[in-house]
Amino acid sequence: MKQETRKDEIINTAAKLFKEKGYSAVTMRDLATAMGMKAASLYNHINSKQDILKAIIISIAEDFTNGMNTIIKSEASNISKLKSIVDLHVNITSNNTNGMASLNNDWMHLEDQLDYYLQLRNEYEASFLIIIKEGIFSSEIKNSNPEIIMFSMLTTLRSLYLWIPKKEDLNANDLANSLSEVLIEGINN
Amino acid sequence: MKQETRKDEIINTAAKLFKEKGYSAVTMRDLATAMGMKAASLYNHINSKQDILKAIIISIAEDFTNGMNTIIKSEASNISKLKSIVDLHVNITSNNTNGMASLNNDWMHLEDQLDYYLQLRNEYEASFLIIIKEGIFSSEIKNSNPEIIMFSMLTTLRSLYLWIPKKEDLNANDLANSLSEVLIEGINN
DNA sequence: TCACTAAACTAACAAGTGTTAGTTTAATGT
DNA sequence: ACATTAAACTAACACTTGTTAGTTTAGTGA
Repeated sequence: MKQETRKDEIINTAAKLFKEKGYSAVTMRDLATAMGMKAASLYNHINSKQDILKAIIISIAEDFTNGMNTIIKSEASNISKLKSIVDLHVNITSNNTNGMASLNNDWMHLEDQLDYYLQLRNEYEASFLIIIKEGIFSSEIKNSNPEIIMFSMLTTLRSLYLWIPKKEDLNANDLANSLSEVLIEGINN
Repeated sequence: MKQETRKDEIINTAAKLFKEKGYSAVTMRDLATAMGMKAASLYNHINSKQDILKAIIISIAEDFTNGMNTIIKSEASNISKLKSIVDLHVNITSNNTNGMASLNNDWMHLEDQLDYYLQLRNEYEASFLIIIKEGIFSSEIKNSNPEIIMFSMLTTLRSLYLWIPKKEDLNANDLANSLSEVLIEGINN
């Protein structure tokens, strides 16, 4: 863990405010007040409001891409790859719930980096879908509509940022296990 | 179906824009341009930007409350109540995907009606949880963490607005059935 | 024909927006 | 003691925001 710089503090504070009200509704003066300084002072540390959003979203998106690449290259079964995806989401989200909110809700306000973000997201979903389809082909997974399966899993995983902060008693591993169970085995007795 | 008034057109157009960029990022001038008029002219039909948001969100929230009240009063099994909840979400979302986006993403920008909205939401989630807990008690549902089950189902259902517009080939009934299957039976073979 | 009305318009407002320029302050290393 | 630097400040900018006031236009019913 490197020492948190003033810039990091600003980005983390911004992520928290963006989570509460969204990127567009948070002003540089709001952010400055939360940091205990004046708006103009922020610019000693960051280049623009847009740069803050970029810093928050792109690094997380790249974490997902790297994680998915490792999973898809592994030799595990497709079901266990899905469990690894659940772990990946739980871990990344646990480490940065506020940033995950921006990634989910404010990606469309990216400017220069919007195309890059969308490319990462499309590739991620394509990999996810491949794993599901191969799992169906090998009879590990029920022969349902693969896109419905992905949609159902992915939306749950993408919403973890809303839920993890409410459950501080539950550690990341326990949550990932329970969630895998529900998502994969269903709830019917 | 009543004739769509000019006010309705404005609200529907606003919902579409809010879905794309969020409430805060859409200006009255954006909305006016999309309507083919000047911003000031909007005020012949609506009272304020905030009133548009209120009109979009509150009516949908009340639809959910009414639907849930009907379900919870019924004599059906708990599993079939859950299926009815899936139907409820699929139906409401199919009829108003744009509005659902605002309900999901912009509820925090409600002003006067924020407390009322939160009350409706809390009651809805409480009812949902009761059904799951009774289902566990009667052994219809696996003895997993009821909140994880609700979280998983509800986040999937809340995200339907993103997904339904991409799948116009799939009708509401088929989607509801497939989704119930995946959510309730799981995906493991 | 005339009054009424729905629905658009132009012009303007006060407040708030992100950002820049230039300055001050306090701590650090030589 | 002095130069340097990080990090705050004040003041201001050009522009955008939601909204209001008053006016014009075109269609409707008496």
